[in-house]
Amino acid sequence: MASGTPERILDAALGSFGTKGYEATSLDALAGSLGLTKQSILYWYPNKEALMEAVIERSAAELAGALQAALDGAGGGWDRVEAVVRSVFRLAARRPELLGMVREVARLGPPAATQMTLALDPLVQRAAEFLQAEMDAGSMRRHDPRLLLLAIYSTVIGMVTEVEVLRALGEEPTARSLVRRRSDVLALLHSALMTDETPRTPKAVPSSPAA
Amino acid sequence: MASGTPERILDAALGSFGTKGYEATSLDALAGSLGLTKQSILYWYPNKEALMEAVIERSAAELAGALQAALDGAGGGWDRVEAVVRSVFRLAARRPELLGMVREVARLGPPAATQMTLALDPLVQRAAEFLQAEMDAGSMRRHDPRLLLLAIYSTVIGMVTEVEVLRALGEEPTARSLVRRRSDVLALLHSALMTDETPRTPKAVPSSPAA
DNA sequence: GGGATTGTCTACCATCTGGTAGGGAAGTTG
DNA sequence: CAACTTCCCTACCAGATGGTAGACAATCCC
Repeated sequence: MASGTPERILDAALGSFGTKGYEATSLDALAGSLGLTKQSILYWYPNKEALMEAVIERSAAELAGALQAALDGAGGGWDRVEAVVRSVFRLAARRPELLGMVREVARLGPPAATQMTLALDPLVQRAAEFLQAEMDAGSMRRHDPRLLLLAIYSTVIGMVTEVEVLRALGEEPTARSLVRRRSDVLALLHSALMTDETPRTPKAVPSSPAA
Repeated sequence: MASGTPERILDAALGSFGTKGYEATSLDALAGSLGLTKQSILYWYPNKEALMEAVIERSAAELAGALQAALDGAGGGWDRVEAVVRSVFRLAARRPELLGMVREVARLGPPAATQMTLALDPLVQRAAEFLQAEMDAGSMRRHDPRLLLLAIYSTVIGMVTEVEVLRALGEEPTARSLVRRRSDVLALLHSALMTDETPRTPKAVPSSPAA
């Protein structure tokens, strides 16, 4: 994918913004990594901020796409939560810059955060409604859906992007580790969210990590 | 507290690093906010990096102190977890820059992250041992203690510092909201961590938010 | 009182930043 | 062929950044 120059620029910018951060990314360095000069970037995107907007737009779209795809193939209840979590971990393995970008945008605040918020709002709304419905049905413990969503977001994103904290805990961020973290977070979320009389859960409930 | 010039500089730097970020903080702006010139900062701290190190050292010490104080007055089992969570939320209310600083350092990676890791390592080790002991005693569900610690860290820090995500979810980051988030996270953690035959928990278990 | 130390300042500087102006090679179109 | 568009480049620029050199006032010490 991404053969044209503007797409290549977008790719590189996403990578650098999502890993090093927005301020720490200079147009010169970005252009250098592409074998271009800064002026070529500015030909396609009038200024750095506009480039950032384009990166956010594409990131939000890709993110929404991945989550949507996960939801399309998922059932109801816990299965739906699990599908979303798994898709995020899949992104962490294959497109880590994308999740780094989410963190970076959240850190920068408006206007970047506002833009991404708007792009992801439909998904957020549907998620809140889903949680509310599950609680009403008695299969999930009662919480404020929005706060619950924040907690799930924090936990999952943290488990996936907090590389330095992971290191501080004496665990190296390898692919194997990612799998273990996925098992762990699924088990944790299941205990945290679901009531005992959970009705439908065909798949085996992950209870404790393998190793 | 903090009457001398170097302490005032440290305070201001902590505030700015913790809220705006390291790269986004210029020595000129920092000095201006103190009624000084940049050269006076460089008189006390030979360069920006050294200032950062000093800020990290003080932050880590204060953080460790707050957590230690919370642990000293706490009992065992769930009470201990609750005491730590409450102390973090207290910090979020009174010294938000401190938690912002933790996030910033984790974001920047080495060498900043390494420094803070070293300073907080004793607490981390004790926390992991505590979790392990609780699991062995059967009062907490079995998990990898380190991954569990990462999950708790992510959830709590996220609930407390993810202001933009909170806004995206339609909740304004007020003091009232902070209290609700605390209730919520305590309830969530309790369901996630504790087994049913939890032995000792004198205080009422927080089950669902008030409002 | 006189010298040394402390702490702040003015004056600079090299480098990097995002951004502008405009040239020129290649292809496209009449 | 000639005009035009597309796309990347060289050459700059103004402002900000971290950092250095050194003057100057106050204070301390003898």
